Amino acid sequence: MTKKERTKKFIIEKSAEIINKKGMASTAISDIMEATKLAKGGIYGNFENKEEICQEAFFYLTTKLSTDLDNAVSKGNNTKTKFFNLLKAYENNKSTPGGCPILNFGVESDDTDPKVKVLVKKAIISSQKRIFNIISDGIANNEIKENIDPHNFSIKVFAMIEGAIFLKKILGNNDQLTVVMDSIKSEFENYLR
Amino acid sequence: MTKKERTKKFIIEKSAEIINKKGMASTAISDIMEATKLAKGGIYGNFENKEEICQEAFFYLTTKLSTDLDNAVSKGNNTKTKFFNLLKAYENNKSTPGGCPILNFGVESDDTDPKVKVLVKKAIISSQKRIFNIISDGIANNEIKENIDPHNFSIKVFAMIEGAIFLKKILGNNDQLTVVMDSIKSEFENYLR
DNA sequence: AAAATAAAAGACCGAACGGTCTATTTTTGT
DNA sequence: ACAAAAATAGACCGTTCGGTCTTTTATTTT
Repeated sequence: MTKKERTKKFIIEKSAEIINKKGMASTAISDIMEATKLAKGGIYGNFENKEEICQEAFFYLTTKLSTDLDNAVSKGNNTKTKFFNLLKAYENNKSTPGGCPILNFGVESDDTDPKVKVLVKKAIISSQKRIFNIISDGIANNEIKENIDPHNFSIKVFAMIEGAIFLKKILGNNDQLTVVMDSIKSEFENYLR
Repeated sequence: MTKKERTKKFIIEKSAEIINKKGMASTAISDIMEATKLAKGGIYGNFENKEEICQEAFFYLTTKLSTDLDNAVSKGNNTKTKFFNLLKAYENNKSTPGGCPILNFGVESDDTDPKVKVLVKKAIISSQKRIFNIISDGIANNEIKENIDPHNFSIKVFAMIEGAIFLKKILGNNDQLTVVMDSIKSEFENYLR
């Protein structure tokens, strides 16, 4: 890894958390300078503009989150533990301080930043596919009853998770998040064979 | 209503939609000047600062939305139609262009604006209470089975609705929103007596 | 209609913004 | 160790930001 690559990565790591918390518009280059202890030249020598930093920050956050979630899933040795591990990973969320980047960047980009919006869209589809795959594998393995619709289930569960993360964010505690997660678990168990 | 009151209301009506779409930080006073065709003096003669405009815009949006939802509920003459009317009203959402203000202001205010965050928190509680009341009235009326937990149900349904509104926002169509809403309806019907 | 009052216009302000560019420092290859 | 190259510092630029203040215009009261 060249010096440039290392510095770029360092800047993104520092920026990503700030942007995920404050938002793209409210994060100033001066914030990033402060966090990285770099001057303007150091930033703009590595990135074309703020837009590029925001996009790479989002990519970094979602990649990190995806890796975490995939790891959690892969630690399960059957459908139930895979699915429950996934929920647990969402609940803990240690990979992306400031909350779910899909939600944060999604809400902000919606009417202001078409490029980021496309990235968010892809991240949503990919997140839903992760749930979908667990369920359809479970059906194939005869661990899950066939009366479940994996497509609809993955949409529904993803909506619940995002909603619950939002509630945790604003209400400042895990109470309602736990209620939602328990409810997902409970419904899932109805489909266990 | 005095001139001042009328102008204030006019400014808020125009601002609210812009802020709900673009966000508080990204909405400039110049945007509001353009939308209202007023000069700076006209804006700052009616509001102390931009912060006040944002707060009143949020209040205006949530009040409008609440009124719409309450009206929809009150048009139902039993628990099922009340609840389904509420879902339908969320689905249509003609009162707040730019999406759900709770979600939009909530995500933005979380790490940047404690005052607005408090307003969002109250709006969430109030929205959940609306669902809670329909269900507990339904139990009292013997329309709903007692094995439902109205508290947990209202949390879960609210999370699903917010998640679904977010999906509609980003994906640009109603497909997944419909999936989620249908799923809520289907679960509700299990509790019907 | 005139006088008093209220409201809006718009020039103006300092601060902060994103971004550029040259001088300087640091790193790299020999 | 030294020369070449790469990377960073930070002064600087034009623009836009939120907000103020005096002048002008509307409105209301008498």
